[in-house]
Amino acid sequence: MNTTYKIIIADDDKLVCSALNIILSTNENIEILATGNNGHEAVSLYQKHHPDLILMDIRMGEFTGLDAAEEIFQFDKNAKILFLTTFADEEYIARALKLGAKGYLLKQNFDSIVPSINAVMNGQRVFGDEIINKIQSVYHGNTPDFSKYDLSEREAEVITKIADGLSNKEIAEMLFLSEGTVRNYISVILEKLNLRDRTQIAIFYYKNT
Amino acid sequence: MNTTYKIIIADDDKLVCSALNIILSTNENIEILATGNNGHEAVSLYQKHHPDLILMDIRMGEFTGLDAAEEIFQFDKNAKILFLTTFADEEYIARALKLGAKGYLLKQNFDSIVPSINAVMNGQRVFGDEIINKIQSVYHGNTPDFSKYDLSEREAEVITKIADGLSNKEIAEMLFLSEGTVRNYISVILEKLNLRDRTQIAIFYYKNT
DNA sequence: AATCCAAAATGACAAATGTCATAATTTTCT
DNA sequence: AGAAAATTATGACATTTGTCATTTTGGATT
Repeated sequence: MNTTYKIIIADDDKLVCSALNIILSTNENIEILATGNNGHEAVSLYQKHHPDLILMDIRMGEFTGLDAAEEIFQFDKNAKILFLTTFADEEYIARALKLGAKGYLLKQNFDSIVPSINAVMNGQRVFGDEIINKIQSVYHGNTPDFSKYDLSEREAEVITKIADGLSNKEIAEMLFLSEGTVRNYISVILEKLNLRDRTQIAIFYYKNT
Repeated sequence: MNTTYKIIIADDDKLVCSALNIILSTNENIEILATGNNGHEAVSLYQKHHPDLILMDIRMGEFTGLDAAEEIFQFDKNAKILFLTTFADEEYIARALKLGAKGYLLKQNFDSIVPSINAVMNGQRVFGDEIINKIQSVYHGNTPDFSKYDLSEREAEVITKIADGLSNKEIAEMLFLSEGTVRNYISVILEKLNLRDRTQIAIFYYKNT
């Protein structure tokens, strides 16, 4: 229950480093093993100490936190890496997620750092609102909004079926239409969406969904 | 620093309810105001108590946790809602994210619940690995992992082109192959992936990317 | 009932797609 | 070197897909 988490801090701003040091040290279940000021230091400190978690700035000169993360994951694919950043940069998020980062926090809110560390140490991943909102915009639900394309109910249905990978014959059977009618619908859909063939319809569907 | 978080629990499994009750009650900075066993109760309890956070099962009969969340957000758009679930269901995640849920936890790991609550109360959003992995695949899906399908380099390229909506002729031009060769590749791909036509290949691509 | 309208159907056609057998060429492995 | 595997190519063929002009049908409207 009362485990102490051993962590490393890496940030090129020494002020931030010491601030973090102070804040986190007051917490009895966190022990700071070391602090580094650039990506290379982060990697070597990680190798030396094998901390439970590393709290790392994304922007640190040439060799960024992401580069460091990549190296760290190479010898410890279960590393727990939490990124700190001053603003939510879309490219960074994508890469951080792909690398397997455990979270992405904004430095602004120092209060959230300790709880986030605890959550991560308990197997969760932690992200701020801004990040989730960005993800959300890409990861739409399954109710695509095709309203702007002025599609009829039927046409929308046909699009769905195409996106399910069905042939015209199958679509016809499912919707109780003749195959010819389905073909006609598809012609209209292609016209309206300015596409060329059913495959592009499917692609359109998945890109807008 | 030592604020008490007032929370409500909603789960149709009473066993889970009492288990959560016990676990969370041992934690001094969490106070459980009430527990409900279905979506409707969740909504009315929320209205009555205005908790700091509500911990809610997704699956609860007819009126699901998601439906409840929707209603709660209607009168408190800053509600902090944490979903509990026994498995990661893709549809649910999408909708939960869209609604503005603060997190999505698997019941399996009880240990992670308290830290997650704390993180959420400090402005973060919390998700388990499984969820992030799913989001990840949709978010900027760059490097699809088709390794398990034993596809050649060329075949993978052709798949990419199909997923870009190109015709066989166009693919042939881009890859400096004859159209017939492209057709052959597609035949092989269809065989290997156990699919029927190019549209299904595109769909496959987007679902696995 | 007469009219109108949208949804559904037909048929004829061209083009694209996928299958298959076969083969030449190159690369890789032993 | 020789065998095996991967790469590319052809052509013949059946099927599917998409286009288009023209009905048919079934409900609303008046």
